[in-house]
Amino acid sequence: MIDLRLLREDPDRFRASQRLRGESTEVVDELLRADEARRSATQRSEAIRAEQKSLSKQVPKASADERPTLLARTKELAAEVKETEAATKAADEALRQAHLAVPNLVQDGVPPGGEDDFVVLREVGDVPVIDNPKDHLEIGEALRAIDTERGAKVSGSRFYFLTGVGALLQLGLLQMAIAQAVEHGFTPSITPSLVKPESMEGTGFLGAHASEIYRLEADDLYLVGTSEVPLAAYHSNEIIDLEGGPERFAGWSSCYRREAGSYGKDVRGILRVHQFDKVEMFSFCRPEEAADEHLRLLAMEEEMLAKVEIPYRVIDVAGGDLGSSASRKFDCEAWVPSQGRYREVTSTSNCTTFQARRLNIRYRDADGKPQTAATLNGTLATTRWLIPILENHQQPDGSVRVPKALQPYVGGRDILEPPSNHPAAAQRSTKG
RNA sequence: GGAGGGCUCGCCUAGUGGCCGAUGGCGCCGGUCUUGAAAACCGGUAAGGGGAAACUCUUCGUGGGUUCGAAUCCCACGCCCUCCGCCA
Repeated sequence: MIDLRLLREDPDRFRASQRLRGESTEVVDELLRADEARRSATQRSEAIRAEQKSLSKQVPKASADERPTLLARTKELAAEVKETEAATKAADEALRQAHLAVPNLVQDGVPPGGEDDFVVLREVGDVPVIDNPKDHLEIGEALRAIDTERGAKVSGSRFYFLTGVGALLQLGLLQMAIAQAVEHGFTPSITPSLVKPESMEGTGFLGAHASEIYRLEADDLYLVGTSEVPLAAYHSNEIIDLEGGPERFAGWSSCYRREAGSYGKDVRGILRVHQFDKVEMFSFCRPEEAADEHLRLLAMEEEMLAKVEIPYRVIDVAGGDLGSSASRKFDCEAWVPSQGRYREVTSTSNCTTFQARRLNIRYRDADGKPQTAATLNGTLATTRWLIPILENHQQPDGSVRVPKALQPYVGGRDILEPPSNHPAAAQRSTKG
């Protein structure tokens, strides 16, 4: 939700922001009208309510002959109060709807345009020269690390098993992400994967992307698509202490996405799946600290990418491709040799006060006054990272080199190789 | 799944129809005292909306209802806790 005061002061800024997103300015004008309508409805009902209250107070003090006229008048007022309060309530609801329809104010400097109009901020690392690169699924199957066939058998398409070194690699990667987060003062967190409707709604995921979300009807709970949801809702309806600077979390969770409407897109392997694991950063800070915090989250992501030794580029996402909560978004895209292009592996958004206003997350400013906090999020590592790791570090013999920083997290291995014997055979032999 | 208890201001708590936007404690802020701090004492301290301001309205889990008037009475719902059952 945007700041209504700011809207009243400077509506043109919001219209300009809408144009930069390539969206209609009508929602802004609609909100202005709804705001005006609600204020006049409020004033009317307040005046009548004030009169009712003051007359009501006189009732017990009134003499026996004054009382009947007084009661007649207060009765009349009671009916009027009912009427005007209903009008106010309707105006409130209309305002709320109009308010929800306006996306966050885009930050200055965001490139205009749509999905393809991002600006590349930098390219880091050298793209490896690999003859006939195998793709991650071919490598993963040879290593007995990724099994999409059985994933489909057991759960359906876009599900997979990670087994053996595949499982170790993911656990090691996420473990390394947590270790880095802790080193930088983030609070490691394991978050609920199921949340109540208000948590999902408060974080803004029930709007345009509602169809992306799994819902458990019997319990009226939602499966989260990212731990951003429980982390953001963690402080909902609280006044938090930001005296000592931003409050930072690194949440580890499984993430669930229906991927409705993406059929036929990126079906192969584990690029686009219904369930994956992720370590997500989340910060609460003062609005004036948000832009710096955003760069800090980006730096965290780049530090991780450097550790896994993957070439990548950083893009400044264009206005038309920002989510409704984001004022600015930076993505890191990793080089994927089999596709000969960069693919998104991280995304960090500065939501300024937009998300916190909806979730009612505040802090006290220097004067002790409650103010709406800012929230930011960013990816530290996900299952998808296995793709560029496997592909960029593939060796001609089918093995995969493990980047040095990651080695301690995968049992000291410097190379991933297929198991020497079949797991089932190994099991038989150990059972004797 | 069954039974019971609870939900009031940052936290804890008092309050069973008008004197209640609401008691007290803790915490926090300011002051007195002190070289400084602590203690003690005094004062202040919920949030949100509207208004240029005076001021005013809303909020005692949520939504309805009764009443001139509801934290307080009635109905429904939500959430939390405890116990029993079941169980990874």
